[in-house]
Amino acid sequence: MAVAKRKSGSITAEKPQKKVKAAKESKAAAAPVSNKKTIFGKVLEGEEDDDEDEGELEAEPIRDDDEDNGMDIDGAAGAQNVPQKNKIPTKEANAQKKALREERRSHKPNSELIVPAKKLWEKLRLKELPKEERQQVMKEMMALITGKVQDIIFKHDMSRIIQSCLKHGNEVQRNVIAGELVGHYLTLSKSMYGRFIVIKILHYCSKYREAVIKEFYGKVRQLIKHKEASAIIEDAYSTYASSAQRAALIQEFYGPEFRLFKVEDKKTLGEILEQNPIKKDNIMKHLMETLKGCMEKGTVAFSIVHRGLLEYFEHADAKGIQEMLDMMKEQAVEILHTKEGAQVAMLCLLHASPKDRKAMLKTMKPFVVKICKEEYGHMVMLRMFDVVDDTVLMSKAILSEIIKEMEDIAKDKFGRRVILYLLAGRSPKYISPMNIELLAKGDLVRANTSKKDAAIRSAELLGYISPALISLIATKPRSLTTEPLACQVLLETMLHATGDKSPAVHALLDLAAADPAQSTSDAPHVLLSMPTDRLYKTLVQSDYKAPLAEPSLHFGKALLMKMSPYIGFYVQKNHSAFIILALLENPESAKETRELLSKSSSSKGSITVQKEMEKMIKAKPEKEVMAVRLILETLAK
DNA sequence: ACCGCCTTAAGTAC
DNA sequence: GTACTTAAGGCGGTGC
Repeated sequence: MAVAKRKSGSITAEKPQKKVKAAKESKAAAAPVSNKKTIFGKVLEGEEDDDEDEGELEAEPIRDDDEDNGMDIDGAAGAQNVPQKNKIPTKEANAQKKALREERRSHKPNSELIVPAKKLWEKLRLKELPKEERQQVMKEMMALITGKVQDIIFKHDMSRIIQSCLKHGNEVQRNVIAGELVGHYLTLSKSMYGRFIVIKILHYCSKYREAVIKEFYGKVRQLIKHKEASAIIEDAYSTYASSAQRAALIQEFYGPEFRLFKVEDKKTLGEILEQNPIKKDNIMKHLMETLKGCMEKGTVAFSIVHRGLLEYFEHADAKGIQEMLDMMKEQAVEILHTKEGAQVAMLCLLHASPKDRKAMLKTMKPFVVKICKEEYGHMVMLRMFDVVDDTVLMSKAILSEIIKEMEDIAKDKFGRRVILYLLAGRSPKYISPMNIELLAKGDLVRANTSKKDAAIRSAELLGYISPALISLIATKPRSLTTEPLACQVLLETMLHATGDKSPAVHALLDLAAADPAQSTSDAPHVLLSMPTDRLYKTLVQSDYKAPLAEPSLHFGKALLMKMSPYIGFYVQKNHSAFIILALLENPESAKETRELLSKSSSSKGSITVQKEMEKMIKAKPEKEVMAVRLILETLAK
């Protein structure tokens, strides 16, 4: 499992950004799977699960050719996992083999340590071991291994014993082990079995974290390309390093002179370049080479590489950017799971030629829906909408995918922003100021790399997506109105979508026409529940004031007709008063609304709706009847 | 433009 | 390490 998690070449690979500390959530969770944060429904955390010794076992490739690793005391697990050799096992052969094994073992150094340690380990790794007993086992184990830790860690079986000690030992015992390994962390990280120990020490021994990371200094470029060690560098960088340590690690991408002499207070490449403008060419060259190596070694999914890439793009000249672009355009889809990676992908789209953009779109097509729903990935979609001139291509490659899952995306925290962007552009209502700025920064470059007028481009995209949005509202209005977030998409569609919106209007009016007395908490009436009555009010207002719907929906008059049978109910319950107010202000419905309010409020009583309101305004606290007061003031005019 | 809630990061105590 | 506290930032809600 752990080995598989690093598979590259797929967007579904786990996101390498700072690991979410999800441990707390997991504790009480009933479902055993739930202790791993997932994205796209896939496990993100991989081997971080400390509760599973088995995870470690499977994490390591089983070597069936090495007798040292014969799991003879490992019981069933080992026997199952080690494929039998082709030889037909006979009693004699087995006995012979066993003797040979014992013979060899007794010649090994530390054999007198290994055998009892394995016995103890059998106990230690049990999940349910009484606390006192576990402490006792640890004590005996520590007596065995203290002073010898660095001699035995490179052995497959012993490394697992040490891992267990780190997991089950107390703070002092853990630090003893970590302390003995000081000076060996570099070699350990490159070792097939030792690297798991480094991960455990980073995790459990906060006192030694700095020491471990410092041993990587000077070797980052080498380690990031190493089959075993790259994952550790990434883990150290993204999960355990402080921001200063992260800067120190990334500085090694800049060139040899930064390997040992860290720039302490200058943290970003920008600051370093400002200090040493002369070195820029050299630094950029080294950065480029390092990144190139990472890409060739398939470590693009690592967040440390994303930062390097972003810094490169931010400071490279046009030629340098092109060079990088050629190298990674098809891998952009791999990196957009992290904040920095998404920014890199955005920059790639921005600087790419139409042909390159087409290639990038093609790689992203299978993952469009997933990308839309990602915290950072969705911004890449927005950038794509900004810069790709060929809107027919966009429709075929991207929008068609969105349309297929429109409902799902419209309800999604991040996905809805993608749709809202097509409808409402860079509205600060839906996009944070920071992200608006990020997009705006690229517009200067876009002037050179994109030909089409921005307004025309967005109109074309909107034209393509509008029918699907309208039909979604027409066919599933309930599904959207029950989700507050989806209401935003609903509103912006009604305001900005192009084409015939009447099917959607009718669907919304039908919902409003229901008897409000039948409203239940399960299926609340649209005019009685919070986000939706606001939506209807805004739609009534869209007939006569900003934000205007174009062309007009003539919503007010139609809504009034649906509401009028229940007007007494709405007023008595002090509901939907703001809608009534809007109807009264709306020139298309003002007259009819006035008439309605002067009629009797219910079949039995002779009192008019207006009188009812006057009574209410005296009886209730001012805050609750603000809208009613405004209605009365408007009527008095 | 403002406010309150929530999540996350960082720091501290046990 | 876990639990707890605090600080900061983002985001949704806010109906004259």
